[in-house]
Amino acid sequence: MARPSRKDEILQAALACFTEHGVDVTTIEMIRDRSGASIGSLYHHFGNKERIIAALYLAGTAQYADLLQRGFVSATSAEACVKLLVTSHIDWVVANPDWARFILHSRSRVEAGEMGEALREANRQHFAQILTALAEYRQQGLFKALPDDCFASVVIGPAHDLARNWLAGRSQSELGECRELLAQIAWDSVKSSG
Amino acid sequence: MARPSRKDEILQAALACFTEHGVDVTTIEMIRDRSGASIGSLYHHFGNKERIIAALYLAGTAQYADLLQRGFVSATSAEACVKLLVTSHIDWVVANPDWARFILHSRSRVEAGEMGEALREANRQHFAQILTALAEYRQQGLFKALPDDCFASVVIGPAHDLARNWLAGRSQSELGECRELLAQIAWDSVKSSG
DNA sequence: AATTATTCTAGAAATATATTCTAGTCATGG
DNA sequence: CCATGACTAGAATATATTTCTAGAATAATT
Repeated sequence: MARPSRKDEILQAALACFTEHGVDVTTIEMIRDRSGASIGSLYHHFGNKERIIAALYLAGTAQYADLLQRGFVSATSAEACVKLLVTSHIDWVVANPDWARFILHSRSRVEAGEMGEALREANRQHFAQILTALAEYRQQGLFKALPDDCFASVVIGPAHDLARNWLAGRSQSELGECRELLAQIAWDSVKSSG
Repeated sequence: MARPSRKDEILQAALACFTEHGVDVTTIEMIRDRSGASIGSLYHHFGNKERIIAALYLAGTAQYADLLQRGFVSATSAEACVKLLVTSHIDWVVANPDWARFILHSRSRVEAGEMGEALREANRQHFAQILTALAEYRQQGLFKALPDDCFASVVIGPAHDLARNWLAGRSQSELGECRELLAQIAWDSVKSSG
């Protein structure tokens, strides 16, 4: 296993700082300390603080999108696809809680910054991929008639919300234990009633 | 109508700056300019930037909690209560988009800051109020058996998610037009199936 | 009304943070 | 062994936040 590059060390240190102190409170100096890099090195690799945040954000969402994409390969029914959307999300959050917390809390910041357009583009693609995977089943009338946006929010909204609460330590329930339950509810909410 | 206090002028100016430039980019100087206050005045009233943000945040959530509370008075069925949770949220967001955008994007910041405990306490109370309003119907077995956290997320999660997207300009659908639809789905998701 | 206390406003000064800049070191290919 | 480009270093600079001292306005007290 190759020793992690300085660039990765910086990203890891940044995530640790963000988790421990929050993104706002974390200073470049703290990331420098923790990573062992110098100011110069830090700015060489990333240019500014914003871009450290964006890099960490985009790497995380890319990994999640990948997980989902691989899942779709073996999901061969409308029900399986809808449930996959929920369970993949929960699985990724449970497996990467710090990273997930950071991402859930930094979307607006990245979106407002210079990498905002890159993020929106990645989102559009991700969204389109999902719609494509479901298009066939939709034509067969297996889903309720809902606007695209509503469909997406109904499926993933509860998992998002519970994940947020769980990550913030506000939740009594164990997120992982609600996996099947939320997946079932999502499916019931969007499946055609006929 | 009394002229707004300097404190309110500062809060309004802050919200305008946050909306226009984002919370991070907004500097004390910008708020000072826009409100017409001086540095000294600003720090006299709020102590630091963090507390301006927290004050704006808590005022917003308090107003929303109030709206909901008043709604509960005339909601006399399980269905009406559940739907009220969804519609109140959407109504408030549609009526106060800038404020809502700010709140949806600043929760983690406030939570991580010095007013974090105050926020968590307000949340706990809000949550408890809702559970109290629904307790009677639960005992009657009108709801599916779900952990409290899941119940809350299933009801409000989709509305949250769609509101986020709508506020970010990502949504094709008009949020207000999804009001009844989402309320109905929420009710269908948690009502006892028997 | 005069006096005192309190709240509020002001802006300069001090501190903290982010970013730029110049000068290197180190590895690699010719 | 030199040249090149990727990388590191930290001092210097630019920005932003916060503190501090002092004065103005308002309210309370005699």
